[in-house]
Amino acid sequence: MKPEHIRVPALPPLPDQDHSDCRAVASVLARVGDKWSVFVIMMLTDGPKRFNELKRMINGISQRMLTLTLRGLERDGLVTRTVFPTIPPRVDYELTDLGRGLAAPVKALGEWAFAHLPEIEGARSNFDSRNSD
Amino acid sequence: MKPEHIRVPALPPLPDQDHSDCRAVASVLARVGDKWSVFVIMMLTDGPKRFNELKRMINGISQRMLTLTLRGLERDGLVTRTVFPTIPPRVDYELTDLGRGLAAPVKALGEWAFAHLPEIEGARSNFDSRNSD
DNA sequence: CAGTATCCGCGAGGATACTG
DNA sequence: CAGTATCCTCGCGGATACTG
Repeated sequence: MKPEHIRVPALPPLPDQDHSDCRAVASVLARVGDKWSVFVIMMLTDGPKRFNELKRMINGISQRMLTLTLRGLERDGLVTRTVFPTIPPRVDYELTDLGRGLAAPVKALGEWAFAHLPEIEGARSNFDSRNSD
Repeated sequence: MKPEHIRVPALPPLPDQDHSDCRAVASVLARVGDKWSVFVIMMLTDGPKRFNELKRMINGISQRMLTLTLRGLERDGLVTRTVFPTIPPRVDYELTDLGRGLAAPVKALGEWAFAHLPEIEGARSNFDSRNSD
């Protein structure tokens, strides 16, 4: 039996859906929309990185979560893991072609988000003040 | 004090991050990447829908989660909620311009996902069989 | 350095019952 | 019809300690 903390993050069970393309969307968003994957992907867009290098770049991530996130991305074929059998050990993580392909639409979404952040935050505080009674 | 189940889904606390645009990405992905938002947005791309209409279209969603999801989208200015004071009551939900704007990059991501689903699923089963010892 | 191994709290989200 | 009100479960994710 595989211990809990190394088991790759199972994608949440998706609802039975008529439109199977929506399931595909949700399946990818479930991976990419988790707490850390986007950060890792973005950090890897400019070349391969080592484990602790990523850990330092992504402020606040725990070892456990970085391992889990990387395993999940590796499982989906978005990231490769290469071990150099040196002492001390060295492990490089790098985006695959598939991963780089994914990074593009994710980046598009990110640019949309960045461009419309003022509107969204405005709507939020507006909504919150309207409902603060 | 506002009861728990109606309080709009608070976006998860994002890590302190150097690159503030990454926070923006993550902030939107946290909204759009939750379990149901994408389904709701997609269902609303072809015109306004009523509450139970959405509930029927989105197989498996609970009343509670539909309410919460819609409130979250409304809070972010992505969806409007219009109440018709009839008996029985009727409530329409519709994408705002902002929401339609978001739907575009989301759809792009979805199309990428759909196009590369075979590769991803292949990578998954490959990974799983390699690690099934 | 790059992980494993455990323990644990908290909150997302489901099930169910009730209401204007 | 369109929600509220509660209760409860499950698993994400943090903290900490240990290892090849």
